[in-house]
Amino acid sequence: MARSKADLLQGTLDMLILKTLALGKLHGWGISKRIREMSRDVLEVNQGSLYPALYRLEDRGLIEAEWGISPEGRRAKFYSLTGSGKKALREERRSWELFSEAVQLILQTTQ
Amino acid sequence: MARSKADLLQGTLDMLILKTLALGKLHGWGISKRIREMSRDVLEVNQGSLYPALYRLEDRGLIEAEWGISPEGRRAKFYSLTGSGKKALREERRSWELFSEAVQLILQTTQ
DNA sequence: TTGCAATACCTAGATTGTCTACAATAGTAG
DNA sequence: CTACTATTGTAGACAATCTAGGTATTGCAA
Repeated sequence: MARSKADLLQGTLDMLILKTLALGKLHGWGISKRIREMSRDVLEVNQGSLYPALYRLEDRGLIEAEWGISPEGRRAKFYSLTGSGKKALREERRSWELFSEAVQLILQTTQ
Repeated sequence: MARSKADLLQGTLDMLILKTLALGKLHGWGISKRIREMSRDVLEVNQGSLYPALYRLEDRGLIEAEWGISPEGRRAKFYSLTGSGKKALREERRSWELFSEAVQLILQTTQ
């Protein structure tokens, strides 16, 4: 993942994946494409981050996987949000907003 | 550092320190107090993160230190922004804004 | 029929920043 | 003389991301 060709901020990848899956069942490759598109090419997930993150989320019971066929006709593993995944997304989002507003507060301080 | 009692997002601490110093020369302890105040108690820097970050920034030539006396009359190491520190702050800020706007874009996507 | 690009999944190991949890010193207040 | 606050500092653990590789399948162009 890149922030302007630098690195992703730790902790946001999980939330972004959860959010992407909240829009619909999707496979790994598709998630990464979707994130790139939604962010207008600003955020780029790399596979070495993506797959470990997916397993992490699956282990924590936030998403679940099943094999299927992609729109391109290839075998692909489709992930979907579980109930606790939805809850986790709400929490991570709240805490992201809290955090980024706090940063914004600091950046706007003028004296 | 805490985001809602969880962890700080990697990469923002440097920017927050630089920004704090852009408001005036300050010592480590004071920087951490200032960040807490500016963020209205949302962000909490812990010392094990703060001092290594200060040395990192000093090594990179973004800040410089000199010993002095704190308002409380104790010996303290005062840091100030260098020229390249100011430049780095502008860049980090720009890239933070790019990044957080991209995240916001994704969070706001509804289909 | 060869070669290449795109789709799709996967993993080992390095890197690095943050956290936990200490330690140490110097004043100040009680 | 004790306790507390201010202040700096360090070692080691931890965890998420990145780099850099790998495999397999499909479609298409040369």
